[in-house]
Amino acid sequence: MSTVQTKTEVPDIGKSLSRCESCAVRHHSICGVLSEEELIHLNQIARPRKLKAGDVIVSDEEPIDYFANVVSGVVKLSKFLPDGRQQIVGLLFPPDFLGRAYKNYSSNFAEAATDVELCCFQHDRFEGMLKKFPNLKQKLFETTLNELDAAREWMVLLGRKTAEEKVADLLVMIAKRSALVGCTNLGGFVELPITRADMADYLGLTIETVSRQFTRLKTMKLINIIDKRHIEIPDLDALAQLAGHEL
Amino acid sequence: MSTVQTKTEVPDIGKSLSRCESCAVRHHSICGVLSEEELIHLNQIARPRKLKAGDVIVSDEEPIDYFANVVSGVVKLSKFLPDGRQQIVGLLFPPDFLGRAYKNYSSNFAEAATDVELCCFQHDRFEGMLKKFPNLKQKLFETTLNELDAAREWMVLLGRKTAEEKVADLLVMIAKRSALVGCTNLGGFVELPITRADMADYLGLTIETVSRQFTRLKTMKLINIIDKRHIEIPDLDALAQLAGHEL
DNA sequence: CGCTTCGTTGAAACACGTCAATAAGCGTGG
DNA sequence: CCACGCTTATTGACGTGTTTCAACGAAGCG
Repeated sequence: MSTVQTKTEVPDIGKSLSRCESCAVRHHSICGVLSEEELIHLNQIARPRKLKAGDVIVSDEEPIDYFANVVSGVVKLSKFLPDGRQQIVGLLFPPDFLGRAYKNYSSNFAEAATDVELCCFQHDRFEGMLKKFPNLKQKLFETTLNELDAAREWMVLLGRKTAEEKVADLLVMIAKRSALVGCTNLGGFVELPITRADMADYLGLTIETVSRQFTRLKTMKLINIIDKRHIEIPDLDALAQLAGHEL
Repeated sequence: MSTVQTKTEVPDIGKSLSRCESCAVRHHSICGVLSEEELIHLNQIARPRKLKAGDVIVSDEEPIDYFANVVSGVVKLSKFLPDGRQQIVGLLFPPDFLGRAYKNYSSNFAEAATDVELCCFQHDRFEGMLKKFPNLKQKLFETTLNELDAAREWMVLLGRKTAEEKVADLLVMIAKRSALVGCTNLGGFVELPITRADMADYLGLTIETVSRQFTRLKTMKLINIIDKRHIEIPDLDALAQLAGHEL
């Protein structure tokens, strides 16, 4: 990403894959289904973008400029009530996809939870790609179905789980997602990419309750708190069971 | 639906549209995007099915036999925690679509909330249709995206709304969906297709709390309770505003 | 006419929220 | 370097919205 920052409109075709070849999520993102040939086309409309924690990506109820792959960092999708109450409805880790096809405005507020690297595709051009490459569209469809499953799983958490179960579940989720990215090995140290406030907004709790559950899990020896942004999970299965997962 | 109950494998092509032509949801379900010609093919794999309230349609974590359009009645999709706690993650009204493509087992428990009429499509054959008819697939994709939006909207309700707002929101939702089906006109009498227990499981509350909020909304003159299954909403906008909708 | 299901209502318990104080970390500027 | 302000997180005391437990009534059904 860092080597190619130019904004020349038509990159040299011969070198046009260089950006993707070095991409951290080349084989795991939606790009994974594309042949080298197809990837050249997508690469031509791809633009890297770096964001700092807190930067707004797309605002609520506003026209969508672009779709994007999350290359590094974490993006939060949230919704608001008129009086300001907030609910995070999705956390995007690499190599997740950001965007809502077939709609010209966004239904969520998207914000960088950490420093973030995106690989952006201009809206209309990307939808053109969807028309041209059926397997890309198919992949996006299946991705959407998985997101729907995940959202419904989260509904169970929000509606029926206790604060303790909620926090445990979130930590398990973060541990597993981090392990996928490769930052961490399972069962070891886990970096918490989001603040307590974000956790609260994701779990439908307050900051204070989240904090209390942290110390509670600590006294139960289910986690060790290294510092504000790092914990250790000695037994992931035990934590998962507490979170209400089967087995 | 009631006229054709035969199970002959290959219906007379010349008459094969008779079932769809009289279908209540022909133009509003996913079938709406199909030409008459395409519809003939789909019709050949369609089988009507009637269910009584409480009947199980597909069990959790079990192979999926079929997809279906909801023709009449209401279907509930729910999930369970190991100890039996339940969360309803979706209510399907006509002309909603039931099923999860590209996965051979169901992630939800589907049950008839009322007496239900379905129009069923055998699993493999329907996925074959998706391959053959791109516009059907496109329609299903967009349907899925809308479901995802709706699920995330519901996450806000589950995580951040009060019991009062939750019940108000549910009633507004039911009123609007019922109006679409045509059973009711907006602002008038509304039939409640589900029990208090189902409402509780949909809202992440207990039966008692739901009941208390009903009487609360009644004293606030926002609803009139006709009987257990019927209410009147004198001012839908007022109720919607209480539920936390903008404007 | 019992039996069961469904809904309402009350009293008490409790999980979580609210309010408030404190501490740690961090960048900025004198 | 320390002082200062700001943000983030923890902890305690207290308040409250929702759950729990229990009793009761109404409707449907064999």
